[in-house]
Amino acid sequence: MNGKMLRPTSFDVAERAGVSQSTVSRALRNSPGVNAETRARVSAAARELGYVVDRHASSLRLKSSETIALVTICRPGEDRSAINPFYFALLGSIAAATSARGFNLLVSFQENPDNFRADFVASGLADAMIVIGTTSNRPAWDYFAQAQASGLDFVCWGSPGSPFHWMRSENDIGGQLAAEHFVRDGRRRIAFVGPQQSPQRQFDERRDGFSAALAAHGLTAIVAEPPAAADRHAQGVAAVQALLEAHPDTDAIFAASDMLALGVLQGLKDAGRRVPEDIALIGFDGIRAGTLADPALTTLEPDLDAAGEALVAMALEDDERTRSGTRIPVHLVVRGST
Amino acid sequence: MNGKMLRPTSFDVAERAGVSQSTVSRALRNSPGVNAETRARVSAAARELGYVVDRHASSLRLKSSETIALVTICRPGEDRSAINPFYFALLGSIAAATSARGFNLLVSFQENPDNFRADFVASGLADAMIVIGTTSNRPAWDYFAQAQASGLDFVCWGSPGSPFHWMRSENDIGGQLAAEHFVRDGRRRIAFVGPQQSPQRQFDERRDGFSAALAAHGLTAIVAEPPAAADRHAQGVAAVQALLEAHPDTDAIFAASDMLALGVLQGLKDAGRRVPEDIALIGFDGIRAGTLADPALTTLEPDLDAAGEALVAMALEDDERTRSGTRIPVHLVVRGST
DNA sequence: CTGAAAGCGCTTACAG
DNA sequence: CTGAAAGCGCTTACAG
Repeated sequence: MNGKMLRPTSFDVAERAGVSQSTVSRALRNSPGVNAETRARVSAAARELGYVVDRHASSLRLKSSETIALVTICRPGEDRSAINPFYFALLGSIAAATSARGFNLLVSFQENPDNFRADFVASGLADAMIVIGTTSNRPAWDYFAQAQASGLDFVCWGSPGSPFHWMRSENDIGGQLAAEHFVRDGRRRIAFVGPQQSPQRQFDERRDGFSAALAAHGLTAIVAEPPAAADRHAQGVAAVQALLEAHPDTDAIFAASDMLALGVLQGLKDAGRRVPEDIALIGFDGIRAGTLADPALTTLEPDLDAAGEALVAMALEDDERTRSGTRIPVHLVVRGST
Repeated sequence: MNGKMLRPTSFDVAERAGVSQSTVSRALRNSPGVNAETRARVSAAARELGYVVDRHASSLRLKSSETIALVTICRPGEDRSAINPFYFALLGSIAAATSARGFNLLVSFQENPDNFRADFVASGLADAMIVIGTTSNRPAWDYFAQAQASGLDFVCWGSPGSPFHWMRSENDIGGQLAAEHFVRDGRRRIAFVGPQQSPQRQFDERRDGFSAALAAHGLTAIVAEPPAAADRHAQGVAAVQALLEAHPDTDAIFAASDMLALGVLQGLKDAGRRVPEDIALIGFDGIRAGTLADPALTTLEPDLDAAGEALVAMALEDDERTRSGTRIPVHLVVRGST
């Protein structure tokens, strides 16, 4: 256990297999033009010695690390367990897509200027970078905007700013699905709760798709901007109070995200409104906590597997032209809140 | 943008600064014995060229990658967004501890034999490995047990098996705190809901601390084993039915984890029992979803920051003797469910 | 099909 | 305080 044996190198394997080191390398990489019998002998020797290729030496030679760097922007001072679970789920799906390609995933949570870092590709640690997380951390996104301006490239989820390569949900369709669901259900006093000034264009798209679909039915969405608060949940709670004061007869609410919707749900309970009897509620994101709520939250769920795969593919893709505009499909999951 | 410039090397910096390449390396690593003026000139040249040290070359030379590998074991076939949020929170705190040391974090979610992998340290990709996640995936833990037997070392959270270096919460104290809280509240028909045959020794410790504290008050815990189900939440729902059938006058439940407790909460609502009026409920883990439940869940919350830091420290520590037995403090967070 | 050799970009004894 | 040189462990032209 102690006195740990030195890690064997390809030379050790070569000696054991009775071939040259170059042949070991070729055999283990499945290069063409290696005698089958030789290859087998090399594999056996490698196995016996517990040999594993040194990834640093390999990456240095190949100039490729087969790893993706994933940066998650957090709210400053935010507790790790308070990170919007949607981003954890997205992280999970990115990890799946990464590992399906045999790539590694390097993750980094960033919140303060002291730990801002965008040099994963520049240092060779990763072949490409993906950035996700809250749009509310302006300094972080400014930092990444500047990194991009100086040549560091990456793709991101949502729309934290203008110059980035992005990927988003089909937000307009999601909004439309929510609107049509409400209308079919006979709701008439329908509100949208979501940030209006956020750099997160996705919220606007959801609202616009929602409003347009309502308009097609001769209805106008009440747009309620949540007040500033510690996080989306708290914003949702606060938004309801203001909304019900101004529009006490509201009978349906579409919230721009699930965390917001869960706050809205809490606020509605606090106000003594029954969901869905008095007010129906739809969120957006499909986070797990929505299924645990009471009533469980009806929501628009993006296809996260597709999102992870598309983000990784996009990040690895060199062709500039294919690096913008991708949309991830969403579908309505009807649960108890409508 | 296209025609991407070759990455500059330390030789480029050397030329620009008018010094040798070795001096560049020394200056940038803050090695002692470099003239301050020279160091400044090198730094300036590096900045101007956008030079970043190649981590593969550096790691190859240094034989250290300054990165930690974190493996999260998942339930086979489990959706990424269904991973117990406790492990995501733990991942976040490990990331924080890692980055505080200037280390990188490589993450890997593993569930099936096709993607089992434990060679992160052997390949030089990481200096140490941490393994967390569900204990219910037996083949995965068998795989890691075997990896350890053949010399790959790592530390893990909980107690997925015998031969591992582990770190756990102060489970017995947690159980005791739960018991005392119930007793102080006047509860008398008190149950523990948790797996009895799980390799996760933490559940047993929670139960035993709980039972012992109740016994000190002349009370005996009703122990209810949840039936098999898709996940902990579903197990919790199912456990309540059986429990209330056998013990309809139960007035308090301590669940071995928050996900279980949230399922129990759902089951209690389904059964028409009010929480906390009829039955008080305490969970364990302090996951975010507990704060979103209605009523919010009283729980035992481990100090996750401490857990992340301790896991990283333990993983990096070479001394065998300091690699077992560490305990993470927990405290009772009282919310609406009690 | 296989081997000898160069070189990826660093770090650090070894000289001066 | 600084430079020339060796070497970390690979991959792959280049010869044979």
